[in-house]
Amino acid sequence: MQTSLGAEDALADDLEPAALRAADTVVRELEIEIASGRLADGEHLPAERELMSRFGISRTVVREAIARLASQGLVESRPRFRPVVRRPGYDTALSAVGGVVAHLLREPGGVKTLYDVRIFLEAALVRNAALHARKDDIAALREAIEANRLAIDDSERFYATDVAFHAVFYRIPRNPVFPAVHIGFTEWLSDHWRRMPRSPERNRVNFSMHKAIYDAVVERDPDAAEKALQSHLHAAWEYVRGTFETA
Amino acid sequence: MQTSLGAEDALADDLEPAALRAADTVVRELEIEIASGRLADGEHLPAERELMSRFGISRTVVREAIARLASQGLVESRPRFRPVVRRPGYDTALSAVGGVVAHLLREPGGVKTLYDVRIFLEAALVRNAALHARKDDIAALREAIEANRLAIDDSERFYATDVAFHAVFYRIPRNPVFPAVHIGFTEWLSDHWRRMPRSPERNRVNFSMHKAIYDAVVERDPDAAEKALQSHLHAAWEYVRGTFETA
DNA sequence: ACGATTTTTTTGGTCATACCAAAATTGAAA
DNA sequence: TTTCAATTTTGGTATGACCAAAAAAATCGT
Repeated sequence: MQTSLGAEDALADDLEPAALRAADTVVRELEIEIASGRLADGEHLPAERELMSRFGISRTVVREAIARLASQGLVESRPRFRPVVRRPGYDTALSAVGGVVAHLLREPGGVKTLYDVRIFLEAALVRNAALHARKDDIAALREAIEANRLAIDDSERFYATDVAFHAVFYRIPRNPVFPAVHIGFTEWLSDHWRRMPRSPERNRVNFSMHKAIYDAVVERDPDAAEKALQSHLHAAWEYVRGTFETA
Repeated sequence: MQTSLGAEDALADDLEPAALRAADTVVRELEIEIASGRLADGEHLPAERELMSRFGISRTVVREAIARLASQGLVESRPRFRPVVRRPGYDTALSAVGGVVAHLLREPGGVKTLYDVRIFLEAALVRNAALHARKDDIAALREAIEANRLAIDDSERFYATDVAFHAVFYRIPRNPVFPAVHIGFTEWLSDHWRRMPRSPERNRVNFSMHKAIYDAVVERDPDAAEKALQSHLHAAWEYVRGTFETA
């Protein structure tokens, strides 16, 4: 039932069928300038008062436009500073969902849901590694696991090398999406990880599991690698669950 | 009142890295009300003028807060309408990245990068299906592929049933993240898909590949299923690439 | 001259007020 | 009860102003 509008068109410009805010124009324009590189990465956005004169709009609209660009990760806007232009990467895409994910994790079963996705993905990644890892990939794995071994007595450092070891698998497909996803996983789940009590004994267990995964990859055995990865992550989950789980 | 802060403000903030906008308070408050359900899903947000009196802030700040909630998917804000509260799901999380992804896809190799991720994930999904699909999962697959077969002569309907067939695999792990990801893939890549010329002959080829995947799953052969899926998606890629690719 | 310090200008953050047009609501008419 | 026009809300935008912090310019001490 479309309203029988009609008359009353003395006003000028409303040719678009869709409703649009004035800020849309500015956003699109600036998007283009950023994508084309006329506004280079790292450079900062023109002053609000300049933009309002350039586009012939009020500061209200300028600020809304900037806010939208910020929400899309195209500019980085710290409170009192000039917004900085940021050409988006797959990592910024992930950080854009950070807020929503934080909410989802608070819901019952949210953490487990996300963790299951991690297990699923990482299982596929280690399988992929066992099948397609190149010599330099294997070398990176060896370095990572060696660093992990050397950090067994330093739980803080062990955590870092642990993350780094897993990160190698995300890099092997050489697709920028995977490392970004890994960053997301570690950020979103870091709260749960950090609350887990750590100890050299525990580290030793985890290291041996890493070693098992590594060995399987070296031997080009995808099934063994996948199995090792799954039992590793499942065991870790049971450990944290038994440690401090409440709900 | 903005006013210069009195001396009694000593208890205030900024021992932390600090820098907070006035909108932050409102955002956090409303986030809580939405998460707790006091602002139910589907309901619409209080009027801006009411929020400004409730929080004692200007409309400027209220609008910015709402804009932020909208960018996080917690409210849905169409141009001239009252913002509608939306309890976030894994699908809203994905739609939040839509904007950034759109930019990334425009960059050279962007589509291929995302498509490779899809192949990788979906290969793992069909493998998972072959290993763990339950009877009802198999039934769902059979229905989906049958619908696909019946639509061979109707390219429009074939596309829909094609998507639906693939969607089944994303549901089998029974983890809400995967269906959301699938929606993301189909949305982001739909442009490329729609430009691909379709024909009953082409549909027949695709159907046979679907059938091959289905058969492998039924026979509980993960390797065959994965192989079939990969060759299916790779073939599809080559087809679109050979059809209209330029850069 | 030059780096450090103080002063000035710029700029983002917020507030207040006002107006318009479209949406939502109300109420009268059929 | 339904329909549709009149009225009230409400979101979108514009102005103009002020503050405090950042950035830039000017000044100073050695």
